[in-house]
Amino acid sequence: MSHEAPAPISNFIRQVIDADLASGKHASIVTRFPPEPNGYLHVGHAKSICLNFGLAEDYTGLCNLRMDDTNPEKEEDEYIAAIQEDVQWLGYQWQGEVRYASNYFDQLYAYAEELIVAGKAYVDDLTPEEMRQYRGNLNEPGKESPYRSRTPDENLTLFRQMRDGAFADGSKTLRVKIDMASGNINLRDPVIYRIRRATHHQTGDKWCIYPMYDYTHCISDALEGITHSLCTLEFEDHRPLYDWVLNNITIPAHPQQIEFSRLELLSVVTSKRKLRQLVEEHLVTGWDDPRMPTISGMRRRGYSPEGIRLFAQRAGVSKTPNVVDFASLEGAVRETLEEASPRVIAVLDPIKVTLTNFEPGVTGSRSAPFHPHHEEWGEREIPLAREIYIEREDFAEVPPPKWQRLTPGGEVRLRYSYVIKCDEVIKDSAGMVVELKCSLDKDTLGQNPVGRKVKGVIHWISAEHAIEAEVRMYDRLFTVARPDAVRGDDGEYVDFKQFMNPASLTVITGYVEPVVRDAAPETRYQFERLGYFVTDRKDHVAGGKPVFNRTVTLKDTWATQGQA
RNA sequence: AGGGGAGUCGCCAAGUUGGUUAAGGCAUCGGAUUUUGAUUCCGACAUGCGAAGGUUCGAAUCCUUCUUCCCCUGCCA
Repeated sequence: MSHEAPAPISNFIRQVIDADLASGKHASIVTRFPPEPNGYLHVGHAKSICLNFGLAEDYTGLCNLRMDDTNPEKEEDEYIAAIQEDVQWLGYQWQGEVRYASNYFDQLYAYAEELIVAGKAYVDDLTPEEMRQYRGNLNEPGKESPYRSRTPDENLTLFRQMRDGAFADGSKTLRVKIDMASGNINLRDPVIYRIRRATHHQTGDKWCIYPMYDYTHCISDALEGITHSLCTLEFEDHRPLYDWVLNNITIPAHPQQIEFSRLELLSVVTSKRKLRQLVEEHLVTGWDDPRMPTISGMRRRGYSPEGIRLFAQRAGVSKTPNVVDFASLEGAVRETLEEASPRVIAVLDPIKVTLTNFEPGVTGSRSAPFHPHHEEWGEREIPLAREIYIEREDFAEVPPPKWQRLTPGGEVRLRYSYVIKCDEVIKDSAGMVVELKCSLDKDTLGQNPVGRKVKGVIHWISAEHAIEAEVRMYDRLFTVARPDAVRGDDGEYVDFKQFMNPASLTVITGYVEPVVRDAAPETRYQFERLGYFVTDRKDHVAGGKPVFNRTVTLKDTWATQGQA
C-alpha cells in the first residue's frame, strides 16, 4: 500500500494524534473501519475508509476492519463479502483477519456480569412503551424504573436466565445504572442487552441475547487496542457513554473517540434506507448500478480508486457540514483518468460522411498515439475510407458564433487525418441530415494547409473498419441538489423518488475502433473529445460486442459556456 | 430541565500559545500553447473571518452579549 502522498493537510484529528505521539501517550496508532454489514458501502463510507486507513498509512500505524454485527436481524453475509471487496478495491488492506464485534460476545457478556456484580447494571422488566415513558423527553427528566433497585444477586440470576433463554423476546433488558435525570438522554440508564431469538450470521443460535451498539463498540475498540476511534458527529452525545463503560469495567485500554462531520454529496442520496429502496423497487438495477453512489456502483461506472481517494482527501476532515458538490468527485476522477487512460476514437451519434475524392491506396492514414504524453504506450493505425462517421453534434447547418466545427461549405480537420470541406448536405424527407459529401485536401496530412487556418478538429471513424458497441450513457440519478430535503407546500418532505432523472441512463449503439474488442472487463479508455468510458464489469466479454459505460465526460468549456 | 456541536470566498478547508499583505483545493473568469473547445501553463478571485461591543501598539485568534444552523427522546448502528 503505497499511494502518491502529497503533503498531508492539517486537520484536528491529526493534531490530536500528533500530540498523543509527542507526549508518549501512544507509540503508534491503531484505527478501525467499523461498518454494520446491513447494506453496501457508499461514498460517505469511502471518506471514512480513506480517513482511517489513510491515517494508519501516514503514521505507519495499523487499521482494522471490523463488522459491527450486534443486530442479527438486519445483517447478511452478502454485505460482509461486498464490504471487504470494496475496501480492497479502494486500495487498502486491514491488519490481520477481518474482525467481528460478535467475536467478542463472550467477553462482552463477562463484562456485563462484572457491571451487575458491581451494582452498576440491572435487569429491567419495563415494556418498550413503559421504558419510553420513564425515559422522559428533551425537556423533562426521566424517572427511575421500579426494577432499578434489584440486588446484584437477583440481577445476576435474572441475567443468566436471560442468556439461557428463560424469557420471551423483548420481555427483559439489561440496563446500565447511570442517571435518569441527565440532560444527555443516552445516559438515562441505556439498555445494553436485549433478548432476541434470531440466528446470527456468525454465532448461529448460540445466543438469544445481543449487546447494543454503545456497549459493544467501546469494548471492541479497547479489546483491539484501537488508539483513536473515529466516528461521525451524531455520536458526540454517545461519547460520555463510551467513556462511562470503559471507566466502569476492568479493561486496560481506553481509546479516544473523536467525531468528524459526515460527508454529503449534492445531487445524490446516501442513506442506506433510501439506497435500499432504489434497489428493492427496481428503480436501479442493483447496488452496483453505475448510477448509485455506492462504492461498487462507482466502480462499475468506471471511477478509479485513485480518484475517489483524491476526492476524499480534497473534501477534508472537520466538524463543519461537509457538503460537497458532485462536480468535485467527477473532477477528481477525471484528473486521475486523464493521466491513466489510453485514447481511442468512438463515434456515438453518427452522421455518414462520404469523402468524394478519396482514393484507395493514395489518400492514406496516419497512426495515432494512445496517449499524448505517453509515447511508450505506442500507437495504432487509424484507417481512412471513403465512408466515415462523424459526430452529429460536430456539424451545424447554421453555426452559432465561435463555432469551430463543420458547416456547409466550411472546413474542419479530421483528427489524425486530412482537412475536409463540406460540399453538400443531404437530408431525408423529414429534413434530417443523413449524409454529408465532403472533399479532402490532399496536402494537409500531417501538415497545415497553406494560406488559411483551420481551427476545428473533430473525431471520426471509418465506417467499414469500425465495430459496434453498446454504450450506456449515464447521467445524474437526481435532478435536484438535495433530493431528500425538498419540502412541499404542506411543509412535508417530498418523496425523493419524485426527483429521479428520467434521462439518467441512455443506451445507444456506437462505433468504436476495433482495438477495444479484446479489452478485459473494467478497462478504461478516453474516447477522444467525448469522455472516459469503461468496459462493463459484468456485461462486457472480451472478444464479443463491447459494452461500455460512460464514466464521466471531458470538461467541456464550449458546452458549459452556454453556447450551442 | 435540557444536553451536545458548528458558523473563515459560490463549495470544501488551513489558520487557534494574539504579530508582516487571511494558506491551499474545487468551481468560476481572463490569457498562452494545443491536430482532443481536453491536457498543460500563466493570471484574476475574502480591507474580510455569523453580528455587535470590548481588551490591546496589534484580534479570525482573548473577553462579553447577541444570532443562525445541525444532532439527541430505538430493546438500530
